[in-house]
Parts: sequence; C-alpha cells; structure tokens
Amino acid sequence: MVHPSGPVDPVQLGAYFALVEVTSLLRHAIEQQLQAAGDLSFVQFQVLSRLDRHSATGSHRMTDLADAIVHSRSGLTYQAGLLEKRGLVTRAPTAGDERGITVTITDAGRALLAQVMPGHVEVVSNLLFEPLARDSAEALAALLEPVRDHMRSAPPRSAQSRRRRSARPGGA
Amino acid sequence: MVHPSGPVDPVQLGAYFALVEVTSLLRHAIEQQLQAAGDLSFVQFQVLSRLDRHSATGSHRMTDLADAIVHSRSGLTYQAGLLEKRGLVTRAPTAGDERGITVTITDAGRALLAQVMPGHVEVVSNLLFEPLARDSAEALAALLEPVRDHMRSAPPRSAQSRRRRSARPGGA
DNA sequence: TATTGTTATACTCTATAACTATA
DNA sequence: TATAGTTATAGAGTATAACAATA
Repeated sequence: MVHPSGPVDPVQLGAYFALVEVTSLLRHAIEQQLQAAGDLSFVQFQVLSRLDRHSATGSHRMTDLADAIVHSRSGLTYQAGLLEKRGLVTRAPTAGDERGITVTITDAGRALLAQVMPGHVEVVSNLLFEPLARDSAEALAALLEPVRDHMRSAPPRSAQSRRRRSARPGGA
Repeated sequence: MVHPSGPVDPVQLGAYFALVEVTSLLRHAIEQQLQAAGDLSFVQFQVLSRLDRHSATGSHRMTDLADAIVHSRSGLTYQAGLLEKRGLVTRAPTAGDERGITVTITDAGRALLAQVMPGHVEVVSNLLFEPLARDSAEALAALLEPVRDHMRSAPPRSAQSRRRRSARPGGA
C-alpha cells in the first residue's frame, strides 16, 4: 500500500471514497434515464434545468452558464448548438452588451424537461434518498451547501483560462 | 418553472443539486491535478488506487474492476491496456479460471501513485474538507456509506449487459 | 488591451456488437 | 448455454488555440 507523505485522516478518506462511488453510480443511472426518456445527455439536462429554474425569463449568458456547469466555453457552445438545433433553447444577443449571447429556454424545452422530470426524480429518490431518512437529507444538504459555496468562492473556469492566456510565459 | 408530477421535497432537491455541483467542481480540480502530477486520467487513477488498496496482492479480475469503477468491460480493457503499456499494471491469466485475466499493480504503478497522492490529498482537503469540521466529515461518511451500499445492492453493470444480451426480444 | 463567443481541429474516451475461448 | 475478456468500430464529447467583434 502506498503511504502518502502526511498521515491521511481515514474518516475523511472514507467520506471521499463514498462520495466518489455514490456519484459514479448515481450519474450512470441518471444518464441512462435521461437518454431513454428524452434523448438528453446529463450536461444538456443541466443546461435546461439551470435555465428553467434560474430566472423568470429562463435566460443566462453563455459564460455564466459555462461556469455554472463547470464547462469550457467552447464545450458549452457545442452543447447549446445542439439544444438550439432541437428547438429547446434560443440564442440572442445580450441587451446592453453587444458581445454577449443570452440563452433562453423555449416552451419546447420546458415541455421536454417536464417529460423527463418524473423519471429523473424517481431515479434520484430510489437510489439516493431511499436509504436516507428525511432529516438525513437535510443533514446532507447542510453539509454539502457550505462546501459548494467554498468551491464557488474560487475564480470560475472562464476566468482561469483567460488568465493563462494573458500570463506572459517566463515572466520575471 | 416546470412542476413535475409529484410534489418534490425541496430539501431533497437542495441536497441533490449540491451533490451534483460539489462533485463536478471537485472532479474537475482532481482531473487537473492528476494530469499535471502524473499524466493520469481520473479513471486510471481509480484503477490504480483500487488495485493498490484492495488487497495484499494488488490484484483484481477485469470484470470486478469494471464493476467497481462503473465502467463497461470494453472501456476497462482500453484503460488497462494504456496502463499496461506504461508498465503500471500487468495482466495475467487468472489461476483456476482460464477465462479470467488478473490485473496487478506493479512497483512502477505504486510509485506513480505515491508521486501523485500528496497533491491529490491536498486538492481534496482544500476543496472538500476545508469547510467541514472533523465530525462533519464523519457525518458525511455516515450518510454516504449506506447510500453506496444501497446502490451496490443492485446487480452490477457486467450482469446487466449480459442479461440484455440473453433476453429474447419480444419474448412472450 | 481585455472580454465575449464561435470555430477549427485534434483527441480522448466510451459503448455496442461481434468474436474467441473457457466453464 | 453462459461467462470472461478482447477487438473493431463508430460516435459523442471535450478542450486548446486562433479568430472576429465589441467594451
């Protein structure tokens, strides 16, 4: 067995491994369901549900959306293109900033989301929440939300790639 | 906003979204680190660390490994091939079952793991555990481990694909 | 000059189905 | 006949770098 430099807290390690495993299994099941129920990849589902629940307008700017989903901007362009082709979102110039593009979910997009949702909720309920009591779900949320906020406090991906671009190599 | 058929528990929804977000952010950071520190993908890292900590022999059969990591068997063959090419694992027939292949981590594999581990632990510590008190890590493990066991109680992927193969279509 | 978004490109990964060999 | 693993193949997805347009 490899023994890393510092003594690793076995409790933390257990939590981490459980998280990885749970996530892999859950994600695989979710992907199956989304594909079968609406021919959607998980990323596409994330885009649509972000737009759906984010605002009254159901809109987002491209970069914000990419950061929200932890995607490269070019990757999001690709996915948004697919969704647009299917009529699930529209893209239009952002008012007030001619550089920007605002993505908006369409009625068809909301309809597809509604079609896919019940099965989605069922998978998540069966796999993730069945073995958890109600207050355990509460506890899980209470644990993970601060973690998310902590992770989000770092600069987003879009900023990072730009920084790399701007940074002069060998700059002393 | 789309309203799915049943009333969805907002607490559960919050926990689920937080889980997805935390996982995406964490995984992206981990992949960066593993790539930089040892030219390893996350899946390859999972294979190696499974082998490393699974047993005294550091061995596993292909199908078991695939199931453990939630991979198709052919996908694992591909990854194992890459690892073998780099001398990080070996593949040899399983004793007692001529059909099987046993994968074993090599000294070079363990060395690479040791090389990559400190940075890996650091990323996980900084991102996941920094905002969590010690007993919160314990609580997280206590919540997720039963969930993992529950998910693992379903038949593994290898069994599923074989079942599909065997099932007669339109069989009444 | 920096930022927004797209495009061109190259590549990694993944899965399905067909195949071989053993139980 | 069912299982273990590989292979061939094809497709989906992702990112990097270069680019055009606006701030």
